[in-house]
Amino acid sequence: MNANQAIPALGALAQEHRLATYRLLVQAGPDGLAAGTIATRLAIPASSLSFHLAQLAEAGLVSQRRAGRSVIYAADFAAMNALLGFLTENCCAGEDCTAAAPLCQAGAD
Amino acid sequence: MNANQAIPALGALAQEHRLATYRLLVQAGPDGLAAGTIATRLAIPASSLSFHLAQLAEAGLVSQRRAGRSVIYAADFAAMNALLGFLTENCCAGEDCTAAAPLCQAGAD
DNA sequence: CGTTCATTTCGATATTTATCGAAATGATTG
DNA sequence: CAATCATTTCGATAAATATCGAAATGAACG
Repeated sequence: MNANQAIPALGALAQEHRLATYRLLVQAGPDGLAAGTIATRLAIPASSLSFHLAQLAEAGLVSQRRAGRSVIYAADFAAMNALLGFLTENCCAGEDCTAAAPLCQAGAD
Repeated sequence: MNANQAIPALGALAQEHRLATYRLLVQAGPDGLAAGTIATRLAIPASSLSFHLAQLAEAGLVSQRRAGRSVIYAADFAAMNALLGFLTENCCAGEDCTAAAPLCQAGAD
């Protein structure tokens, strides 16, 4: 993970509908959800959702696969973990700051 | 942490100079860095940096304090951890998905 | 193999965001 | 208390992003 990958990923998540979509997919797990299901649950037009799903996919945060007539989207957990690791990289210059930031050391090394 | 807090935080990080600034501060640790030092290191105009620092602060990702003539900015590690936790909340509906996503379970519960 | 249906693309518009020099601010220091 | 200096605000401009209906796409099903 580098800044050129992290910026689109963060930007993809920094929007109401995309964040809601992503969290829905995180909670859905590897099975994912059909685009239409997401549109219905979030009550947003299909064309708007398609725009947002494309950005999440472009950022590498979600994968897509076809199932029957539907396109199923699923969160890419490896990408999420890479992003979280990137944000905490070299935390406190490698010093111990576990007390102040429990997850801080997770991304170090 | 909720979406209304997470969106500005993610948006704050989704920009080249702000992400670079934030990572600099994560690595600097609790001591933080003066605004001028950051501007010099990143080679961006003071007014531009001020604009970006204001957004990071508004999003709650950094704190500011005065030291002599300088204003010192420091990463807020608690805010970072809250954000990371929010992104992994209710991962896989609580099922075990540790193998696919090491950090996934960290934010559950 | 024509129909159906979920999804995506298009297009036009409105909104938000980034940039940076110049000027203002305001706390500090001698 | 005047001068200095780091930082922020202002203002004007450019660029990127969000919205959503209508039309197009194209895979699937009978």
